[in-house]
Amino acid sequence: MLNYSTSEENYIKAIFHLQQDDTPVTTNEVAHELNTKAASVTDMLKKLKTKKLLLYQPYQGFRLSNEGNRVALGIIRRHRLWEYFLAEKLKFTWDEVHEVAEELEHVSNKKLIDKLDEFLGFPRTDPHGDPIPDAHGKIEISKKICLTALSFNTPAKVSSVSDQSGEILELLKHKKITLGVKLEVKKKFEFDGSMEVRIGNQRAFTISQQLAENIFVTLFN
Amino acid sequence: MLNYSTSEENYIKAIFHLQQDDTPVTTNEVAHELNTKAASVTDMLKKLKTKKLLLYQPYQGFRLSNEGNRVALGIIRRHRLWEYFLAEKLKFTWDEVHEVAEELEHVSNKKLIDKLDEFLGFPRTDPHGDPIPDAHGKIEISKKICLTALSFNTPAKVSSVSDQSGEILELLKHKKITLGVKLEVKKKFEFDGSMEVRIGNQRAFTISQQLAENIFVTLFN
DNA sequence: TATTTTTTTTAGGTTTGTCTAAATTTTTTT
DNA sequence: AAAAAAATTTAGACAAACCTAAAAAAAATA
Repeated sequence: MLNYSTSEENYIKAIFHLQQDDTPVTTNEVAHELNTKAASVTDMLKKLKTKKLLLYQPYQGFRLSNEGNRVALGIIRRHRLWEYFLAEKLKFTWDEVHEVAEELEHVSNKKLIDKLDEFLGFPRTDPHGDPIPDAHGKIEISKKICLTALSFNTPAKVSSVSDQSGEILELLKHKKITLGVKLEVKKKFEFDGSMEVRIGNQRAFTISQQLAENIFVTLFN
Repeated sequence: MLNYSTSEENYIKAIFHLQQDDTPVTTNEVAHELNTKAASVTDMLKKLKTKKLLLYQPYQGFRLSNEGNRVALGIIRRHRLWEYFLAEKLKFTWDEVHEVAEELEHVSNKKLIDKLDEFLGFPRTDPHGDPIPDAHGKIEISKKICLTALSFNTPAKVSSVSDQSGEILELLKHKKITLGVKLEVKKKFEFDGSMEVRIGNQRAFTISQQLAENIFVTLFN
């Protein structure tokens, strides 16, 4: 169980997230994600390759090795457990937890994380609805789709919300859209991309395209 | 409220601790404390001086400026709050908390620490009995003296224990010496430095010089 | 297919924090 | 007080992680 620098961990995590949609990861994508330059990314790619965390040939794209994925899941586990702790125990709001967890996630003492997990009651998802890997790196993969891609009249459960900006929280609160809520899309308007959605059996209401793009749902089986 | 690197923070903290006994701090002491070389210490001293955290003239010793002390107390606050959290909430043992807190202390988000403080119920001391500075950097200074320096038949309260090694815990547990316990010294033996101490009104028992050197007490007023 | 554009990599430089070895200053000993 | 010893600082290097500018490769376009 080797230790990796904060910088290495940030690259591993970014590559992990970018490769989720199965399209090959590019140098520029990583640079953009980490607010750094392409040349810096190339340097790190070489380093991660020599550490056998990355499968990489110059100019030919790259992806994490099995070991790289294992390391990434460890980082994500730490991140999401801290997010849960911050929201649940310290009463941080939904939108504040990510930034603080970005720092805490790099403290990589295994016993700390396993005891934290236990203290929190082995939570399954973080405050954004994303699943938390267990101590062995196992993670529940639920096929999340964006609300904009949900078919009409198909009930689905709100499973996560991207929290790029803090303001989204206020709006979701107002619309009473929370994690786990069952909803379906009734209508879409080409003109502005807005849509009418209905929560449970309540009256349908309108949400903007911008909002819909930030809400993710999972289908019921 | 500037931010300092992990390395800078470690130097500030080490200097703070070394200057407590009012003897001037030396380059070699810091090097030894941080397991580094004297030349590296000199480099950092210059840097801390330009940042106005340190009063320093080459070859003439040094000490933290007011601002340096303020920063040090912030680091110590974080360290001790995390120690309390680890012991109290995550059920780490006394001797395990220091090492983990060494890592957590460098996460310097003020809101995180103040909310953690609140969550923990504003504890006054860490698991070793050392006082925790409050959000304004105020710290209760209790004149701790080593058990070896305590006069005969003078009741005093066990206020802290240095935890260099983990094994001390087992022995303290066996002898039922815990923080806050009231004890007095009845006899000392020149031959091996051992002493007889009595807890409350129980029967006196013997402790070795090594153990006594690691136990600190405060006098009652 | 040849040319242009975009992406990626290389080359060389910077900063932070470390090191060793040598030089300097201070302290101790004779 | 001079010599020896110890402590401290300087000089010069190195690794990690970043950068800019230029070169090379791949992709897009004419």
